Amino acid sequence: MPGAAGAQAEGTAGARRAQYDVARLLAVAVEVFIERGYDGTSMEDLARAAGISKSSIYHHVESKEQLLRLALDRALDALFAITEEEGAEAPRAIERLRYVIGRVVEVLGAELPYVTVLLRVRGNTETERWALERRREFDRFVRALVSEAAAEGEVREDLRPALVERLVLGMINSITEWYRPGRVEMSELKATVVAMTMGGLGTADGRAGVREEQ
Amino acid sequence: MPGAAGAQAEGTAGARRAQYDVARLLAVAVEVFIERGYDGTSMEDLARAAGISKSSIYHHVESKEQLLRLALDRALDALFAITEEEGAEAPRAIERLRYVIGRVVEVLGAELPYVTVLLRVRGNTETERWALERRREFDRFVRALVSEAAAEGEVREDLRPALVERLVLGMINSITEWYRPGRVEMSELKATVVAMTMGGLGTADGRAGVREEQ
DNA sequence: GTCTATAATCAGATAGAC
DNA sequence: GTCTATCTGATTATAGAC
Repeated sequence: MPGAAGAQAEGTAGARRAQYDVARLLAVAVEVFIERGYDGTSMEDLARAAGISKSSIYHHVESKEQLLRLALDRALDALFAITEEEGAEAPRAIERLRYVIGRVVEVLGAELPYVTVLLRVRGNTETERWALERRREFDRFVRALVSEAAAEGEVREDLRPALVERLVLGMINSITEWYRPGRVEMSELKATVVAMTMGGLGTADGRAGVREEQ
Repeated sequence: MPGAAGAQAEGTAGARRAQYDVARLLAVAVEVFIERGYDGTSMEDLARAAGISKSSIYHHVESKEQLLRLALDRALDALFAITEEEGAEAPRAIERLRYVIGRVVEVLGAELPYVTVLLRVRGNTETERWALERRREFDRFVRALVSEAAAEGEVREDLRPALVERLVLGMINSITEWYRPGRVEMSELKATVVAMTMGGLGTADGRAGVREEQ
């Protein structure tokens, strides 16, 4: 690449390529992390995907790990924001749970690449362990909702709340494995997840705490 | 071939260290792959975990990738075996689906480390892409069951079979993220997954195609 | 079946010019 | 803001002795 890539003469109204800032670089990096795995991604891979040199990346971020940290932050902030929303304050726990389940699906779709990276973190580094701990905190928030709903008699009593929480979030999280915006409507996906988690896939309906919304 | 890994460590009463064969080495390797990720695992890591030197590993296997291939083979063989079992031949599709869902949970528990490695494969190498393709074949088998059950009127008609298949398998697969034998009874886990996927977590029951087993 | 030593390559990161 | 060139250390794999 003899110089051509870096030839950003600006000021003109021509089709000049946008230069990188951290956010743009992060967006590219996250796609590569997803495709090749974080450990399987070399700085050379990132440079190639971004169309700049390795050392240019170091102009924007301190390390590969910082890119990971930025991605995890964004995903976790989006998830925790749900806990502050109005719908998470409904009077009945089963309604709060239904709301949160639907919103987690939506956030997952809206922040797909960042959440995908979050869900693949295994705890190799300090950064990853910190992200895992914040994730567990969110899991506990959902588990509390299930427990409260159970205490209010809205959950089959042969189902342990901790298991229900893990399986429901597991179902939702698995969406990152295949969902691509446009191929499935988010509204249908959300409705299906809510229907399956709240009412199962059986043909009968009219279950306690279940309104057919959307 | 369950338990084949523990074939050593008997015979003489002496405290001699069991030497390695491929199966034992694979069992160790798979644990490290899970802990650190396949790409994040160096041959040095494997050697340390196995308590032998790097070059001794090369005595047993040709490469790190071969260890991965052996792990993936074992997991996939266990899953496909389900499709040949009697229960997968029940007259009604909803019953076959219920049987397969329960069995996949059980196989996942019985072959936990190998299935865990399988589910984390991303397609970086030819070996991984081959494993992904076999996995998709199994997914299609489950999807066909859902479609048949829908055709027999046993699935809520507002739920698309392809989405149901993905979400159900996603829920089951997520179990590898937290399940450890002994901490939760497999029978309870299986019953919970079957109950949630077939009937949801609502308090009402008596849904079509649902018997309360276990 | 295991070891030490080492080859060959590739990784993350830095220096300094333009 | 980007580049080329390079450092340093880690990684996969091999050679050959015991």
